[in-house]
Amino acid sequence: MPELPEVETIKRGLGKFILHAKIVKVEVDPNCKKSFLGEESQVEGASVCSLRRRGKALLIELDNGMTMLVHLRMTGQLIWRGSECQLGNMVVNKDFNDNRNVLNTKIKLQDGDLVEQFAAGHPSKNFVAPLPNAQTRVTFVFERGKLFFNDQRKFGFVKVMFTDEVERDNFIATLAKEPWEMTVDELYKKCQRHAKSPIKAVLLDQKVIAGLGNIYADESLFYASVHPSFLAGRLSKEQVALILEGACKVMDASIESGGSTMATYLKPDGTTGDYLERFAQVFHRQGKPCVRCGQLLLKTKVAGRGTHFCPNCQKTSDFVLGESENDS
DNA sequence: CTAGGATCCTGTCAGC
DNA sequence: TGCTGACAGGATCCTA
Repeated sequence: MPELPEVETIKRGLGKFILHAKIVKVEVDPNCKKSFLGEESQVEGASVCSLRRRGKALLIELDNGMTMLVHLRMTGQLIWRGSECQLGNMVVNKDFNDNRNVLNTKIKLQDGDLVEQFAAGHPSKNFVAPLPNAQTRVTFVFERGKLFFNDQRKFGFVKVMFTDEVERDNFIATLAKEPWEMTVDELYKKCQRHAKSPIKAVLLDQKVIAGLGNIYADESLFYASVHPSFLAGRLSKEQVALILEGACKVMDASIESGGSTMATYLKPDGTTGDYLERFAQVFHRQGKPCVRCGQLLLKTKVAGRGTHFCPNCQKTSDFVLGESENDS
């Protein structure tokens, strides 16, 4: 599930291919018009002049006064295929790793050179599949390649708007600051405002803090040794400070490693971004020992979301734990 | 105003 | 083996 670090990875990786490139044509899945909100003619013929990111939203600014806001939601992907490396020219080795979060795929160009391809977002075999396919919602045809917006569950979208109206877009306008720009006092005040919500629910609210999703909310709370169900209004300022510090640190580490989902220039040896495997301390690790104390991690549900935590490190004295299960 | 549940959607997987 | 239902979750919408 693409969160802030994954979108940042996309922003950084995609620029190399589409910055200053002209969109020749846009093809939208006729069965999923809501994946592309706007008119194809509003972007066709225009060139990309900048790539920006606000929270989990990617902003592709064009030189004709329009901007495309891309939100991947849960299963969105952006995949670039250079025109000289269409699949017919590639040997795909379907040697998938059994770890579902990290696809260990190998792609070789016949000449053995670096494949001009970039794939990021929700990890799936689409990264190496022939495209477009059944999950392709929008295809942007550039002069030197194609950018595919794939989305299994159709929750993501590309929205065309005037560049000078981006800040008035509903999502952008209500988006909170990112962790690095936020002060402890600001976050503490917001916790007070949502005093009766579990802290995890508050962290997932993009109007409170931008960019955290299920993975980094769990990781930040583990960093701060705060139970996900702890009521936000009962946190001390010190605990809020630790949560904010944790959010910055786990996302910095993830961006550094290329995002939690696979994001890579696919080389002959198939290098992948593998934050989950290398850095995640609690997410998807239920039943495994806590890296700090050795106690087995638990998985429960908080704010309607699967939630991972250490029952020993993240217990809170004035708070009675809700029911939780160890479903390893 | 906040809190919490339903909703969207499809691929995957456990259980029968 | 094949079917069924639960589940996954970001953001929005609705109700209380």
